Amino acid sequence: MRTLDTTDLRILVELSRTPEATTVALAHALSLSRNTVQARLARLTEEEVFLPFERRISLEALGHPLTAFVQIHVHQQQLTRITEALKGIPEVVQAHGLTGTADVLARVAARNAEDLFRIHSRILRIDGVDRADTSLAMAELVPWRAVPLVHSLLDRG
Amino acid sequence: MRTLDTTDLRILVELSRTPEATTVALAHALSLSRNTVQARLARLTEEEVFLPFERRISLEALGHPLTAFVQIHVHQQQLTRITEALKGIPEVVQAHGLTGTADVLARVAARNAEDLFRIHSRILRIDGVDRADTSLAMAELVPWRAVPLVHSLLDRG
DNA sequence: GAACACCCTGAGCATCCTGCTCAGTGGATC
DNA sequence: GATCCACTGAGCAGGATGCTCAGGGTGTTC
Repeated sequence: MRTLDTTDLRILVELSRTPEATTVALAHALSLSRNTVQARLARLTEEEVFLPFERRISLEALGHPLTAFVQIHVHQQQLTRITEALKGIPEVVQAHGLTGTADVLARVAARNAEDLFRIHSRILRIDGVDRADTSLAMAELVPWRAVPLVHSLLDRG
Repeated sequence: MRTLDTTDLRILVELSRTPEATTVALAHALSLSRNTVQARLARLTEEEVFLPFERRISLEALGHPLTAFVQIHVHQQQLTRITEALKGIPEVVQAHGLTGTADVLARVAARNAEDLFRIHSRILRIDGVDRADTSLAMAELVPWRAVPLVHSLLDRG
């Protein structure tokens, strides 16, 4: 995978500032020609630097304001099947396989406390799941961000 | 906050399928008039149903392919200051205040193992942090998704 | 029933953006 | 010098955008 250069990073920052910006606006903001920006955007898209649009959908707007993290202990031999079962639960928004004490960390979106309990139970009932510990997110202390990382890259080189 | 109706949800699904779709294309795909789609998109934007573009930047493309979850135990009275300190670390991509055993769950993006160790140490050095347990994400078993949730809402009503 | 609010539709129009091509320039590499 | 690569400026046809307007459906309220 190619390492993004300064121009790429500046495009990402500018896009984060004004996501709806047109190619012309971007070119103007970065003092580049429209041609260049167009080529860069095409390449960034080609290289899948942009994640799916899905990530921009607000779960809160979907009526699921609660976020919870479920630490799941499983029989590791059955991980593949368990993963499929997790995918069958629409409220499971993301799941990672982890090192350490827990095997799987699932991120869950729920309507309310009862809803969360229902989802928790559903995860527990998956065959091969030993235990599941749910932690409710009370606050998003640091909202998702990537721009600071981009800036730290810009500062270095 | 308004509850999204069927048309809104269908727009979200279609946008997830083809994020680069123009208003005209969307209108055609959903058998709606361009006027309607334009009004809906404006309203969805106004209501902040769309999260910041930042969420679509691939951390892997930024040269940080490693994801880790750091469970942080803190002196709760100093949570505000600790939050600010976390914000000062660009590799901390997101952080939540949790119920349960740990106080804070931070999501970290790292270049490699040594980089992760460095970030872990930096978190540990924050004043008021008791301990920090890092779990490395070995696999994204369920990649981030919202569409299944949207579909479950569409199926209900 | 009448008035009202709300949403969708189709049309129109000026302006702007897009995707594409081409020729020219400058830097870096060998 | 020759080659490669990226950026630039220009041009052009086609299409999209933002906006407005009039009209029609539907549901609500009094």
